[in-house]
Amino acid sequence: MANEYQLILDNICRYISLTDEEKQIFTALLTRRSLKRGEFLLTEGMICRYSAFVLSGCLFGYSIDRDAAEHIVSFAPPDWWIADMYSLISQQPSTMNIRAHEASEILLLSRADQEKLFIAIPKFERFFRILTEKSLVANQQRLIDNLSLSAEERYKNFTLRYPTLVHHLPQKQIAAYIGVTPEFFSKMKSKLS
Amino acid sequence: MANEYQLILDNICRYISLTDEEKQIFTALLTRRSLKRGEFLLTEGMICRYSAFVLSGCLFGYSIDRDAAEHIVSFAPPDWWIADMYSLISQQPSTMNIRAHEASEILLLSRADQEKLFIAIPKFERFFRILTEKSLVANQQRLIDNLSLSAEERYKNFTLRYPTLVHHLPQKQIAAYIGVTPEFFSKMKSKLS
DNA sequence: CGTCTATTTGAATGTACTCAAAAGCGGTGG
DNA sequence: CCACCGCTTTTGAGTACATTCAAATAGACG
Repeated sequence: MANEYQLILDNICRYISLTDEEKQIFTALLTRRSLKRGEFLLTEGMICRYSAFVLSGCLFGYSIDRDAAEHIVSFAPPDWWIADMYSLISQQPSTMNIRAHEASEILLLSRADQEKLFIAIPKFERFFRILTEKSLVANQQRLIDNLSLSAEERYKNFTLRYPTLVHHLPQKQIAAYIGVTPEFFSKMKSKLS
Repeated sequence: MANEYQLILDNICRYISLTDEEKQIFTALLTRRSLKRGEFLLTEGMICRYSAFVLSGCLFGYSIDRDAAEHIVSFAPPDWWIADMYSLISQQPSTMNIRAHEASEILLLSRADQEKLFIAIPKFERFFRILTEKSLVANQQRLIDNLSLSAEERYKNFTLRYPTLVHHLPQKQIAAYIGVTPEFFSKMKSKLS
């Protein structure tokens, strides 16, 4: 098994076990792709046909509201999956954008191949069920945090959850994740020191 | 097949098809339970061992923050599933409460039986994957709405998404769902007419 | 090196919250 | 079936957290 698949296979084998043959069937479905800094994987209006797994770099998914403000739905550092789930499962035009924050290497699995995989190797259905359950839990917690915590506390949470990202991302994006304006974020940060 | 299972079987068969035998295996795992108005199905600190499917009445899941404010994570009218996903999948103490808003009839499926079902009839793994995917999408949209819409717009969204609930729920709970105080909600409503 | 974007800072504003008190309403028990 | 009690809703005044707009500064990339 080539090492370029090591990361994704380890990711999957945290929840299910695979034979070498199954690993081969799976990796044969993957397409590797490089993204330049700032390059889009998905733009609003496109139909999302792939789940992406990040090997290196960092992607993020965000939507733009009517006031042109960006709201970040998820960050995807290495070893994370990202997609616009709404568009992926409904095959309707996406309301999100997915973009590389820096030069990144990703593996793509098309929804069509994923569906085939579910039939061929039902364990993958299990894997993605578990993955989705975990996303849902994280998302619900984030929703509660947004409803009950102050911007300052949400920022502290963020630094705990994504310690690496804090130093690599522009402040603007952290602000867009925790749900404040860049101006307010700047003031908040200076007050904290 | 007894009609008391009609609703849940129809719910499931929207995404997978089942033979009569599979239906029987599944329904044999369900426990029926009645809840009185205001009764708790789950309280903070308990471990969530069941997914609940609502036959009649209405449940809701909510968490209480340090200022004793309630935040509603989900409503479950008839034909909906509800559980504390975090506690259910991690088997850690719950941070949520689940409660009946009015007298309700529910069917319970234990996590242990659910796991067995996934092995015995892999189609159920598919069903719950799809269900979880849909919850995730709804949750992400709600998060974005909370970040980008005013309280007034979130309320309008709510009335469109849950037209029935609007008239059956106390305002306090709608306020706790859209993320405003009951006082502000009241002022907002009077301003809208 | 120059340009473009991100960050900082300040002043004015607004949306939503807190606290308090009165009014309304519904469920429960007598 | 009515009356009471407790909870929900309303209303008002004062406040706070976060936004908007504007302008200056700093930083990053080509």
